[in-house]
Amino acid sequence: MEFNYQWNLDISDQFLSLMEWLEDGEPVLTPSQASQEPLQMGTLIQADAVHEGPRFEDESESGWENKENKGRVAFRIKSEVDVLEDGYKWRKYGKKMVKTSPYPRNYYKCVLGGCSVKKRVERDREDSSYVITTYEGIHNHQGL
DNA sequence: CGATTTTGACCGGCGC
DNA sequence: GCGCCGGTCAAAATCG
Repeated sequence: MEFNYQWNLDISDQFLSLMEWLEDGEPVLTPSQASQEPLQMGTLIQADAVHEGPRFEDESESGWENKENKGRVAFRIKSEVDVLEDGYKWRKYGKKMVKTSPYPRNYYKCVLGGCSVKKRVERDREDSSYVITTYEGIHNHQGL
């Protein structure tokens, strides 16, 4: 599995795409579709939504190599705000300082009963203008 | 006053 | 076994 798409959308659309991608196992938007369709703006976030994702997160030194699909996917996005609006409701359940980064990592869980999807949010350790959001698991429900 | 956040405690895996 | 490290729990504080 290779994912080297260049996304250039409004951020909320990226997340909506990601959600569907997680459920279907395949990206919903092809790169060509993504580049032309002026998808509707979702909520609040205005940022340069350019990144190279999604990729599978690897915890090794190299950091961002592709890996087997474990329902885990990470986005690295340039944004001033830490938590991006992705259409789901989350409850924060932890915060941790990580050895390798001067910035804290926050832990969230999907709030709907029975749904055990989690996400982590942290800042890029070498360029703090980027936010890394990692999703883990698959929603057992639709949409919001 | 219920829901959510905060924050240190707690726990499990791993390397020594 | 022990301590480090990352992840989670839960009680208290805070929010709406």
